[in-house]
Amino acid sequence: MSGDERRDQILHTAMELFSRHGFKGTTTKMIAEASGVSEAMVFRHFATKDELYGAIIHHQACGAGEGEGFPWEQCPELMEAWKNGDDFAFFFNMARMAMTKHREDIAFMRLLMYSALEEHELADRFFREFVSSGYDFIGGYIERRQKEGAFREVNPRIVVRAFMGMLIHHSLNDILWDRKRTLLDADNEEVAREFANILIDGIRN
Amino acid sequence: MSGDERRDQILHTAMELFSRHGFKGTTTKMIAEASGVSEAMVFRHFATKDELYGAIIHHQACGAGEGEGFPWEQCPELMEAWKNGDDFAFFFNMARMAMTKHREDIAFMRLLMYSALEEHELADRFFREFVSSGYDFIGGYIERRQKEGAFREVNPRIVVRAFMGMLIHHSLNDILWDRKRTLLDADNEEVAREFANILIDGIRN
DNA sequence: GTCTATATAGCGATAGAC
DNA sequence: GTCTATCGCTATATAGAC
Repeated sequence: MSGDERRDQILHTAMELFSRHGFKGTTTKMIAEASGVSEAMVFRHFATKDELYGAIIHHQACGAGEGEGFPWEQCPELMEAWKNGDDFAFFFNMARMAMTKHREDIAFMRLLMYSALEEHELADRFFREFVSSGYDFIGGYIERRQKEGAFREVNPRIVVRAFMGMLIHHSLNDILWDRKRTLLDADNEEVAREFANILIDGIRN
Repeated sequence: MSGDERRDQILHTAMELFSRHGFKGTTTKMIAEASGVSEAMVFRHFATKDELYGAIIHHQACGAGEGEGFPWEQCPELMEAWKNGDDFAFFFNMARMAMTKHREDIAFMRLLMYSALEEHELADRFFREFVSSGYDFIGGYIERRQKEGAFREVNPRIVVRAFMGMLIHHSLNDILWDRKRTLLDADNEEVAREFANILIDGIRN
């Protein structure tokens, strides 16, 4: 296997392990074994364990896989709804997209949670850059609709926090707290629909 | 210092450290130093590091400090609102109480997040017992008000998830992701009020 | 590019004196 | 109840052969 391939493989394997056991909880021996190489090989590609961790977060946060732009910009229904001021379509598709994305990226979400707790600088950066853009996008839509008289007067940022809260909390329940779905066992489609309904009726004029 | 006092002191010190660095990230040496005793003393009071961790979660989850019952049962305004079917007072006080509680227990919340990621059994238990009761309490109220015709037909559990999401996500932002409050810098009183408003209008008949 | 073998440090936990 | 000293182990990281 070539150097770059091996590097990628180790990176991917390590991400899976870091997301399961955290930084301290993952040993270089585990990474080596799961990658099917010796520890020496791991340290050949990444000088230190810290460098490996940083490379993973950088790789995920700074745009591998995704292509370009934010996920919501790549969802045609969503952008269409945004243009037309179709409130239900906007919030519903936003919710559905978030849930789908979260479910696909469980490992990365776990890793981000760990990073946040460990106060890793790059995790901070991810939240600032990515989440902040989400706030701007949704917040901007709400502000516009307020000016158009569709929504009542209320701090748009609080509304965004409420909506993001529903989405992220719901995903965290799936991933962390309620994996068996004892608290709530409902179709994501239905949940997304109701979240959208609650938010829209909650701020409608 | 007496045995029990020392035990309590170590317990408290360890909780602070576990909440900062996670289980693996906290060494018995750190705990001993921060407690002002030798490592041997730590192991005199707690046979293993695991036992210490378990004791902390048990201590917090199973009702030390709090007195008896769930926090919401000890908030008179809240129980009053529950009785009278005063929707705003109910959800507003619930939100305010949760935010206050979370802000007082940052260390414990961090520890719970770590436990959830590390899939510690006692963390699981906390979420099941405590959070589950919260779902029942809020969900029961919503169901009752639906029967009374105040709220529209919608799965109460989804509504609870939406509301809990707002509250917990907001607190997690304060604790983990947005400590500088760059995304949203608003008074908790105002946030609680708006969360309550959004939810009530969102499910009103 | 890959390995075995090893250096070095720090971990959880114990023994035994006071 | 508290300490110092230490054990056995495992962690990260390196050296050097192939």
